[in-house]
Amino acid sequence: MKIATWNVNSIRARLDNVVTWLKETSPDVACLQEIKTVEDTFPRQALEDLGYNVAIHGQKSYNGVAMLSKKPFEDVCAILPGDDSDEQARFLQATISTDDGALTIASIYAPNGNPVESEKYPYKLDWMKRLHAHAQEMLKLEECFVIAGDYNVIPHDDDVHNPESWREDALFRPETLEHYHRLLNLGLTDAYRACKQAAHQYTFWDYQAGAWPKDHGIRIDHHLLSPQAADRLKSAGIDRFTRGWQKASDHVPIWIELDI
DNA sequence: ATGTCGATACTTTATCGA
Repeated sequence: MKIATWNVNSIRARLDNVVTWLKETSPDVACLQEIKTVEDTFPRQALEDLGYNVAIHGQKSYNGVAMLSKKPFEDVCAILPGDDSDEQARFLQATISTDDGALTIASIYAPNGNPVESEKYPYKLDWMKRLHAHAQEMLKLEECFVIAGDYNVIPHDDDVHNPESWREDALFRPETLEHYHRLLNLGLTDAYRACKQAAHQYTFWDYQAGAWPKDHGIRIDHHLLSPQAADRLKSAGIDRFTRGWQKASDHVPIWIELDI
């Protein structure tokens, strides 16, 4: 089973690219982030026409996540526990039944957190704490569980062109990495790193300052796997080619294959 | 040194977020 995740930076602006990519790469599940629209204006039909079931946690203008699956969703939850007052659409979790049992997948859009001296940074860290608590609960089930999406975290110096220029950024500062390490320390596996050891493999290049032609990117989109999912991990890859397309998202898809 | 893109609104340019 191939599970991809892609921050599309507006599903309505990106629909042609998303449809082309789905036809070319045919993931079984696609987690989408920054759809930037509500369910009423999400282009559901175009994706259903490609054979996908569609689950949406939308928001006007900002944020918003969705999931596409060739298999039907058994259960869908759009709430990350821990803050009833949080109105930002950044989480969607669904369960799919497979021949090998239940598989639960979350599509996440973690907060960016910049600027760090604003209220956005504590919100980012609190959101990561909530994700940690949720992952801890899910791990008790001892099932296949994948948290895929835009973590807005650069895990390591090898995941950025110039680490020093990012050191104080909300995506890379030590306090952010501490929170990310707490997730890994639960026993979750960074699927891409488990498969590929090459440095400087990126999933995001800023639109500004010639970041793409200079390959000044960062790796911030990840799949974290429960031990049961990690046992089934076969391969991983990054669909870099979509960044060169017309009307490209600033992120590209990243995918894994599980032997399920 | 500079460089972008998408959504929104009392819109056709400014503002916000990334």
